[in-house]
Amino acid sequence: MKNSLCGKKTCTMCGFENCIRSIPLLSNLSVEQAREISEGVQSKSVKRGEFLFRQGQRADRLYIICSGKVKLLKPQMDGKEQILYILSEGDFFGAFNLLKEDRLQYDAIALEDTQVTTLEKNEFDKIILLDPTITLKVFEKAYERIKKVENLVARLSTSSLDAKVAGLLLTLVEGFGTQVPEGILLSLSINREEMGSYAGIARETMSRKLKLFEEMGYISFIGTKKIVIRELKALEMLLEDA
Amino acid sequence: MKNSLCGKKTCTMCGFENCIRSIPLLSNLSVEQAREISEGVQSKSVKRGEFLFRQGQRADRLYIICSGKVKLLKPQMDGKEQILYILSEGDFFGAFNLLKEDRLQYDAIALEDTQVTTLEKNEFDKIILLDPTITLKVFEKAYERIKKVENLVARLSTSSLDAKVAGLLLTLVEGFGTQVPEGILLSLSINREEMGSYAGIARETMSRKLKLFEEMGYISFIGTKKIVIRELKALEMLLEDA
DNA sequence: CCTAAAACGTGATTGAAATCACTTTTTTTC
DNA sequence: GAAAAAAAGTGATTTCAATCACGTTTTAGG
Repeated sequence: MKNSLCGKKTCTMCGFENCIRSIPLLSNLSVEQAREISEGVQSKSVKRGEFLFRQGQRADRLYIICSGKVKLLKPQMDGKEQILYILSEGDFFGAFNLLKEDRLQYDAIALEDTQVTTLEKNEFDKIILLDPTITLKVFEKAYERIKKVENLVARLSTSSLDAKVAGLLLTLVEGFGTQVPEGILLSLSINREEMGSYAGIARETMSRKLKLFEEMGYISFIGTKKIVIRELKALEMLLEDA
Repeated sequence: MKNSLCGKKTCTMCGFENCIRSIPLLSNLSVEQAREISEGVQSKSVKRGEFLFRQGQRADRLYIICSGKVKLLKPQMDGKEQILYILSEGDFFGAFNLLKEDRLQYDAIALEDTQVTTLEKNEFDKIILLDPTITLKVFEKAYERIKKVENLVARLSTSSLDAKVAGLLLTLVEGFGTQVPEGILLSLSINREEMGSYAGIARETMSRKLKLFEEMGYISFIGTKKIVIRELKALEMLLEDA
């Protein structure tokens, strides 16, 4: 029941400066500056499973997640998908493509009912000039992305199935995890198929390996969508040694 | 027999401003500014196979390649390596870690005899303030990196062997390729093992698939280290459809 | 130029995860 | 709350690339 970053009460179209300034990326804008760009700002709701955009579309807006989660993925030739990133509240995407005037490189699909604020390219260009801290924030996000995707490469390229699944679980902590007395609770909004797709393995293999991890006492299940990581150290070990 | 970017004749230690200003990244510096940072500048030669740095080391310098090639890789648990990037003349690395005061995330090994100019962190911090175009160049490099590594993910995650090898060849064009009448000539300074490691497959599999591509007429060999891509379109097709 | 070492090619074999096929469970929706 | 649809679990089977093993070629170095 947490509040949306874009201030639900007054904001259906996100046209008020007190609204967009509550978004971390835009928090340094003055009231004037915020008003200046307010015309290019839109708020959009998407239901679980819906596309925000598709690969190949023109990159003409910046997307900022106010609530919910979004996966960015590349469709594969064989009809499967490779998830590249899972993004949460406060994350933004589309910016890098905007700056390079490129086409969008992936599909964006909501994992939950999601609220996004979008900003038109020309307004984005404006505020980047107005507020130098935004460039910095975009740069930091770029660095974060590089680390995430390099991490993904490590996961995909290891030959050890244990390491793939352990690595996935650890990756999911950031994004789905909360500390609980028993360890770390993952409240997932992705299914086994998607977990497999993020780790580069088949759904069935994911199921089986998770079950083994449970038998080892590393994790435990609450239903299927909640996983408690009980032995974080054990999982981290699986990443280091064969 | 091309000239080094850092101006061989006058430069053994790269301490002269006419030298470092010939490096694209630093080309916008004034003579004064260049002189200011000259103390933090060093030139270094590494032979093929030698390490420039190792994963886990403190990130305290920026590396700019003047001539030669460098691979950045992550050692895997099973003793193998996963190549993340192959960088050439004009590319720089270590900068992102510098800015985030991080540890270096990979090993850097010279693929050929390589000349690098390095810049100490504190001098780098100085010039980033002096010359705003440098920030921009670093940002562009970051974007380039993201694209490269996302591309790598696509290669690793496809189930099609054809697509992996075709994708690798296309990736190698940028970096090793030159246009010739018959198509694109790749003059490789990596061996089959490394090609495999970059594509996420075994050496033997790489050999066999390249041979098949030759039989198909897509490529032809001149010795083992030179490959002519004759049917670029055919390779591109392999990436798109199963 | 010769020798040793590294890189490469290639057939045979193996193995681990993908796939298939089906049941059970969970979730959605009407 | 029942029916339908989606997701998940699980055993059996297949498949395709990894591995093994070894001969050959190329490269490096004294």
